[in-house]
Amino acid sequence: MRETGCIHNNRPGVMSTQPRQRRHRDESQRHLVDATISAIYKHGFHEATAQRIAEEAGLSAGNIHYHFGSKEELFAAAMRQLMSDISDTLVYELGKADTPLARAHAIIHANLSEPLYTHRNCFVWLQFWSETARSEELARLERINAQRFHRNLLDALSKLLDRPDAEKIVQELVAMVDGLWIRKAQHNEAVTPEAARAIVFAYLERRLGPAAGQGS
Amino acid sequence: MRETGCIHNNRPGVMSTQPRQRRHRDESQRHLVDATISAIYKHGFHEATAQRIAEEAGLSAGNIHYHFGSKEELFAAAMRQLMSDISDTLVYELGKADTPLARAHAIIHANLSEPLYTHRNCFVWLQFWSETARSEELARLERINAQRFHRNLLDALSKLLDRPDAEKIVQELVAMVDGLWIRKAQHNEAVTPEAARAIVFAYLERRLGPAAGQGS
Amino acid sequence: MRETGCIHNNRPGVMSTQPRQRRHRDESQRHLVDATISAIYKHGFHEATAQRIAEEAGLSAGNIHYHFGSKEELFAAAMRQLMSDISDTLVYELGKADTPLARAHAIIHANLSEPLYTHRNCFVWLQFWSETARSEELARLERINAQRFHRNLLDALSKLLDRPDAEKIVQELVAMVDGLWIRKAQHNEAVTPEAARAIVFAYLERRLGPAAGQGS
Amino acid sequence: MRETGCIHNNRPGVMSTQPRQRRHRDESQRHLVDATISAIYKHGFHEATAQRIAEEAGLSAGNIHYHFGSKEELFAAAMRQLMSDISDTLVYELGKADTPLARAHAIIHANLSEPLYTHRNCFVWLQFWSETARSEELARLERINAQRFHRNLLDALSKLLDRPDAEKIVQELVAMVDGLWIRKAQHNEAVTPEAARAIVFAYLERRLGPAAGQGS
DNA sequence: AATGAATGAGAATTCATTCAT
DNA sequence: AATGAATGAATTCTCATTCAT
Repeated sequence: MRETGCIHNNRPGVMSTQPRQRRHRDESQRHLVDATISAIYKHGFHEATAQRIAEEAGLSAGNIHYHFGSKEELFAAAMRQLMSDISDTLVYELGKADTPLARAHAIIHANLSEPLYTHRNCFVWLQFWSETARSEELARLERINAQRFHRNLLDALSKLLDRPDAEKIVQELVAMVDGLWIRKAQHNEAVTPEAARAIVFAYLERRLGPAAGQGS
Repeated sequence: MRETGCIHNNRPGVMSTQPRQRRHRDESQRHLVDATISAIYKHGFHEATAQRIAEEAGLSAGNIHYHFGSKEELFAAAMRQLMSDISDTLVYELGKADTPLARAHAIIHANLSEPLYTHRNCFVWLQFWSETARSEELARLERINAQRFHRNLLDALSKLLDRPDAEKIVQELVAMVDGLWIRKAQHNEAVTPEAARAIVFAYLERRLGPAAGQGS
Repeated sequence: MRETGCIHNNRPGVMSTQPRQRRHRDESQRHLVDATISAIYKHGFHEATAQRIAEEAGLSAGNIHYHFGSKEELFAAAMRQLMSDISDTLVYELGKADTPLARAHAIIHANLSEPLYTHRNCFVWLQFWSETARSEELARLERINAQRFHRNLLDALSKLLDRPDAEKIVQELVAMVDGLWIRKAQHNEAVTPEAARAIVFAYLERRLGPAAGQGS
Repeated sequence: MRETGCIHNNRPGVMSTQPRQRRHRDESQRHLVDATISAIYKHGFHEATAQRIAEEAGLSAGNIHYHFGSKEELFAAAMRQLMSDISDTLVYELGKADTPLARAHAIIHANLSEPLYTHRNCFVWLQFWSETARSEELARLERINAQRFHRNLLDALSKLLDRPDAEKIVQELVAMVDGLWIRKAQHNEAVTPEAARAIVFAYLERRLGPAAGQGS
């Protein structure tokens, strides 16, 4: 069926001497992915048409299919980009944390501070959330992301509490953070990153207080 | 332009003496609204086409415009329907509660029990959430619903705590409930109504514990 | 996926009192089928775009998908139409023939006289021939048509000759008729119906001569 | 406009002293022509896209325009290639024939034996047949080929019969051979080269028998 | 009140072609 | 000589909407 020119972006690890065209290709692909996120933010998922995305990227619509094979693939690439951003931020924040509690704090902090906890990011993520019903690939990515968040928190908290308690707290925290992302997506001005963090941290302290107190 | 057909459903208070056609009309409209929710649940918001909705309702596509003027209006009617369901359930649950704490419990219980806390309901609601960006009317309805939830909880809790504390707890609760709705929408089997309520009630007790304990 | 309005033309046998809309539908469908054949004749198979076909039919392009679900289905319907024309002509000609030889003559005559043996018909048929490679459905129809032609001729000739001889003659006749259709499709003026029939009849007489002579 | 690259393949008579690049060029062109035929055989005329042809040739799509100026020109080159194959085979077979009858046999034999009478060849040729409607150049080539076949046969047979008879027989033979090519293209397994030749030779003998007998 | 044939704007996608490298 | 990124026109198809019946 489809046999377009370039589809896979099999970029090698380091290639300083890569030819000019290769650089062009990677740049265009990155532009398209960024433009996709912008277009979703500006217009919502379904108004983010190929035309608009391409325009936003300063390219013509044909490139979407040249580089990604289909619009669907481009959306998946955009979601992966967001996940990669989340991951980078998380790794950075975790790098500064050296105790289990600090790690739990870091994870929550990363998810409720800029650059992740912005209207743009929460809004676009909500759009993807609602599209996981249609796209198995998007659903798969969402699951990966959710599991990573869950596992990271659990790793940290299970050093402070016994497993069932930790599990329970994690569920509460995840629910709160998800809820705060939705709220940000919907009513940006209603909740600042500081307020969001204050809510969750206050909760966490109260929640850990007695339990953690016993642990110390 | 032309303004044939019925568009506003100005149903009169008294229903018994309405003519035959009026009954037909109301019935078709209800069918269409129900069919809209079903179609969104089956196919997602954007795959819920006029054709499919009409088919689900056992009518033809033309009726949507005859009865609602536009697909957009029908979606708004469907969202109002969901809100009305929520309201009915809430009123019923609140009717059984006679203390502030019981009222807070009732509100949360209503939002995290059947018939509201079902996959269908949470899923459809998530779809609407993501569409508020496109439609000012849907956004308005969402705001009304959010405010009602917030106000109800605040009314109850402000009888138990001072205002700033109550405000804070309400925000935490709202975030948790929203997060649990999303989770239900996304991974139905991952959270039962009982588990969801357990999470929030445990949190609420712990949160109120010292404060409420002092109050009692 | 697809769930367009009307797709099957389940017209009942006789329905004199059919509603106006039903008549409209059938008429539009017939127009579209005719327009398809015209467009193929005018522009060739692949230049017969939905746009052009609809224009030829005096309708808008959306109707193709409303009535037939896809362009591919419309093409199949057009091929069935051609086959039905062939069948009608054949039945009519066979109705006048009462001996096996007359039946054989009738079959060939039908295939090499107007209205079947026209530039338009041969040309369009050649277009379909070359498309059977792409479309399993068109291939199926072509097979049905080829088999019908083969069987009819064989039925007639096997009354005059023993089976192997009849089989052989039929193959020769089929090859000649197909070849004459191609020639007509390609160089209309190079061969008149009369000339085509003369070629095949002369061949048939010479071929049957001795064998049939023995039979008489 | 611009007229870069090589478009005409004005290959000189002497080849031995051509520079390296010239050899590269000729090789690429031959690859492309072969790839075109392969692609048509694999996918049909209209699915034989520039992309696919280039891929089949182990080159990139740009080369088609560099070497041939347009896809249309490449198709014409491919058709010329097929005609050249036919011509080569015919010349070879005619070289072994020394009587008029032998020459007639040789012509038919060449057209109904490998390597010409293969599924691939007949199929691709049918594809070109159906495209002559669109392309004046392809039509011109087809005419040349048809006339050559006709003339060759007529030259041979007019030595055995008077002109009108010869003319008639040639038309019958051409029709049969064309018909047998179509049959091969459509239902490869339905007719072997031997069977095809048997049909036409049996016909020719019977046809020439009395006439040739009278003539001798 | 309801139907369903028809429309037309806009969606994704395909593909020959161009051209800088 | 060859590449492959980019283009833009054309194509099929979708769908809310209109409107005669």
